[in-house]
Amino acid sequence: MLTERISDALREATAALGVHDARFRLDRPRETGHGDLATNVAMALASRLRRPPREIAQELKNRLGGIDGVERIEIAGPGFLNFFLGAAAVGDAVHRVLAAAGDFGRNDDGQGRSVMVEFVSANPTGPLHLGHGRQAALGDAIARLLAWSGWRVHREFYFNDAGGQILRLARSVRARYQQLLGHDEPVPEDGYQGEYVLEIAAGLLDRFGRGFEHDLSAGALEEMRQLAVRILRAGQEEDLAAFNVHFDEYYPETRLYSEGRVKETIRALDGTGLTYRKDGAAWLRTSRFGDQKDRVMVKSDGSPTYFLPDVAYHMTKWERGFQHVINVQGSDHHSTVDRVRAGLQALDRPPGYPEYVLHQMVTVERGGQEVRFSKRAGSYTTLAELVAEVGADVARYFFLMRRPEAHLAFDLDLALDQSDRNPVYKVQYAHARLCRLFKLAGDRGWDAGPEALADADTELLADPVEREVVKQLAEFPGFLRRAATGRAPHLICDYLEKTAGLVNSWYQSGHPTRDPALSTLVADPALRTARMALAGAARTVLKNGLAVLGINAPDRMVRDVAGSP
RNA sequence: GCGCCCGUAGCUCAGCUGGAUAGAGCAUCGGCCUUCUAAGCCGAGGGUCCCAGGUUCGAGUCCUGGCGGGCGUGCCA
Repeated sequence: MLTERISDALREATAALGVHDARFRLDRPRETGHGDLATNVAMALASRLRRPPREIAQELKNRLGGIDGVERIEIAGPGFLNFFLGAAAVGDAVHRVLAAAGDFGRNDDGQGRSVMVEFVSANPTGPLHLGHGRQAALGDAIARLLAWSGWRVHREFYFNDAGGQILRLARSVRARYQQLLGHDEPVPEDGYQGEYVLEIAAGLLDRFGRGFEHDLSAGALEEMRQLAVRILRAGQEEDLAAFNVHFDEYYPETRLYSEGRVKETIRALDGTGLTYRKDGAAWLRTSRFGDQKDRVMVKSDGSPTYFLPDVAYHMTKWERGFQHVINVQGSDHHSTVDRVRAGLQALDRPPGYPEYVLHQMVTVERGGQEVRFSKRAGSYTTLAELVAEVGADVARYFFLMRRPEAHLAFDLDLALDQSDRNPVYKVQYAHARLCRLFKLAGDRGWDAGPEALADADTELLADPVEREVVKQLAEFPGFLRRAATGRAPHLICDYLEKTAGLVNSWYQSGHPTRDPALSTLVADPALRTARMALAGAARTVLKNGLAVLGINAPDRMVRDVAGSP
């Protein structure tokens, strides 16, 4: 590839100046007047060589000589070397995209290694809320990015199916159940008030009839717990399926106990000599590993804190062969990061294990005001309600378009807008529009199949707008790699929006009222085929980019005409 | 108090290992449907990159100290 040839030539030239480990950038400048590629290498070397950057640039330029595909090199500004490429070299990128097709953008950074992405991990105490939605979109997109980068990805969902919260849920169900039988038993103060608790109680009545009337036994409560967990898990599963998110494995906390892993972990931690007793509780010296203070493992009442199963759980991840683990969590859990890592370090796992992606919370705004439109959950907006309102594609894109660590204000007005203001539709429509070109070409009997496009003379793509589109397409693999290594799907959103904008601009430039000579489907077969090749490459990139985000790329857009005359 | 995150255009936000005149969308204003093409395009205005120092050829980006906001700081999860 041309960028690599230029990089190599630059390395060779800097070596001749005595610098063998030069670090520099070679990328597309913002201004087209600054060429197709630019490097800062002369400035980067200036202090080491104790010479003015422009002088170094001149010498490098002299040493570079001819590079196939480079038309000319200019020295500009403080000492940039700007490369201007020939049309053939630019056009080559179109063929690279077409040849790779559905795989364009992939890399092999992962080299087939395994990585686990744990996300959502909602407890079965109610329907999924918007924070879970952001996490579902984020975790799934990160998983997809890693899969595109050569990793073997395992998606895992952990849930706490025992513990205090579940007990409160079971008691709430019991109260609702007794209420359905006409008894006056109030939902506990610390119980769950949402409407869905009533639905579970109704399910209980359905299944067991009056079997638990006045039954306050532990056995009855356990029955209720199990049923509640099953129903709520199934409900969450429905919500996730509607959101197009699927997991490879579900790990219940109770399994850590039933398989003796919690006890095993206590034993292992005791064996390190880093535990001690104080105030009737068992503590671990997590402060030895950077935690702010030591943590309780086993409470004075003999029960473990959540810290212990957390450590046990992460040990299973390691033992199951995952030396690379990414946990996606809300930033309200950030205090667990240091302590879990400390617990794992005590057991000789490496310091940064596991990796965390923490995201800020989500609010929904309509007309600039925060809204909560939940009917079922009472206190919060559910993911299912949002997806029903705006659709899975829009919801996903909106959850992904901000950096995880930034607060997300979900603009419902914009999400519901089916016009050009909505970035999701803008990208999808650009894709659909290109598909339309292929259909029209087919209708006219023009060959725009893969073989015809492979023979296209892309050197004919000489218009500045066309060149811009081509160069933008060529940047997709770089964006994908950056998004994957940075766990930053929002970069793909930015990229897609920019790409769709350029594609639309190109497409529109041939509008009959502007310059029909720039139309894609011109009479000249060679030019037409070259432009169809560009259309095909752009369609591929938009489709692949949306796929990485888990968003559909429709061949045609169906306009929802509700409200139109 | 301490820890983590955030502070960039009227609004929502991008900005790669520090690079050229800080970008996008929305909003505002002006223009373009005789069509392969308007869920679109062309153009205009809009900035104390929170503040103050520092590092250097060069800082929105790195360092120090403030200010403002969010989250956490539990033998809750």
